[in-house]
Amino acid sequence: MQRPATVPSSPIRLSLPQRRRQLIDAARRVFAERGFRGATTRQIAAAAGVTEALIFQHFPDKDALYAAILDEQAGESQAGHDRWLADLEASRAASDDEAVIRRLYEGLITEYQRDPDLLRLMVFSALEGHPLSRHLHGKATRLYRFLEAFITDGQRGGRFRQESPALLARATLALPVYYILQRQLFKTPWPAIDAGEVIEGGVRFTLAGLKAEVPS
Amino acid sequence: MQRPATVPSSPIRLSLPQRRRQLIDAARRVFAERGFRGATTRQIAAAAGVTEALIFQHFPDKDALYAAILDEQAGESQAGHDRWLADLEASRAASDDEAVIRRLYEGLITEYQRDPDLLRLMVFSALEGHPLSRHLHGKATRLYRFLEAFITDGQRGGRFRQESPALLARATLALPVYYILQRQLFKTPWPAIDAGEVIEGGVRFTLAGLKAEVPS
DNA sequence: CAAGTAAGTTAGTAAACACTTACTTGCGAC
DNA sequence: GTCGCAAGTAAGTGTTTACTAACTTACTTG
Repeated sequence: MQRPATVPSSPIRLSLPQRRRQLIDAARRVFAERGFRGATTRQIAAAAGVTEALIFQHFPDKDALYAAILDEQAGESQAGHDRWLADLEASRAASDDEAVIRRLYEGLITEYQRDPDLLRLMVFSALEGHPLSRHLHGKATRLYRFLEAFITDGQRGGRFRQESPALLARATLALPVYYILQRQLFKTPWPAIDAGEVIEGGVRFTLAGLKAEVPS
Repeated sequence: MQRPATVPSSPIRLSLPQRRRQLIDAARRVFAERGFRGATTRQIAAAAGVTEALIFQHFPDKDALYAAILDEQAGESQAGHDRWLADLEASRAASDDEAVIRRLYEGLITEYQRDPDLLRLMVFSALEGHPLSRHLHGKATRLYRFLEAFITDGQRGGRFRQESPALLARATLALPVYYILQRQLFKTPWPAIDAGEVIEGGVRFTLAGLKAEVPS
């Protein structure tokens, strides 16, 4: 006796908020992998283990699903970002230059390493002109303001070289951003240099680049 | 008396190589703007001012059109890249550290500023997993090999700090790459810092980061 | 100037796309 | 238990996609 050909295996039923959360998570992965245009509602449904129609019972259209991801991102990460900036501000108030740079690097690198989809989501968003990149833009602006104040401070105290603070701020941010991009976007497999090493060596490099030459 | 409703205005006829070149140019712009998946053959045809069908008389399919762009890119830019690396090698042979870094920065920034589509093409390629990014990868590998040799040199000569050459090479490349990305991808409109300034200030910053502290 | 051919177009095709309608099924309240 | 409803699906809709087949027009060569 054979088992019946069709084992309908009744679908898993979730409560509205549970399913919504699951759909957002699945969509986030697929959007990160293929971009907004490249991701199809069929793929998202498959990733969530449901049929396409269910997506449209939770979200009016594909744009709304993307917007929901954006909202979660904005709300959820804002708190962490604020705490991070406060932390940096504290190290600056204590005039601990090395701590400022180290926490800056640690914060950036660990955030993007904890959430591997984040960078792809951001870069796709920038390329496709979707508003998620505006969110990144807002965070970057606040970070720049902090860094320029930090550098101007150091210059007034005679610890940092006289050079455009805008430039030095960029130079300071460049290394961790470049490391993340290379690691997660371009996936260059080679000279395997791990995050801790980049942070330690990067801090030394950056401080040397910022420091004023001691008068002899 | 009205003019006839249909003014067929016979289509412009080009020779095969001319049309092929024009199609590649149009496709390059559209692929850079929307990515491979995002660009439609209709848009490319419109950008070239022809009908879709003509595209498929020159290229068997959309992938072949993309591959043609890749080939042109590889062949065309390889010569310039070789000359650039030879130039860097000459400055290194002359033990002119500052010239090495300056030419490195000038070369990178001017290449991507002369061809604004290049970066978007590369980044889309990396995100979508198309082989154009492998080409970038090859160029980057050669550049890294040069930079690590350059840095090891400086370390043996006592001019550069004792630190992992792989790390210092990354730190050196980070600033110009970051500048280009910020400028062309994320389009941050603000502190308008022009290329010349980044090169000048960046060279000073990077040299300071590389230099060994003079023993007192 | 006719004939052959290269360059382009028109008008399709099937598949994939975002999204809809109408139906089925499981679960909690009484 | 059964009734009401929320959760889910099956089977579509029209549109857009990459790509094709068959036709038309202009240039060239004898």
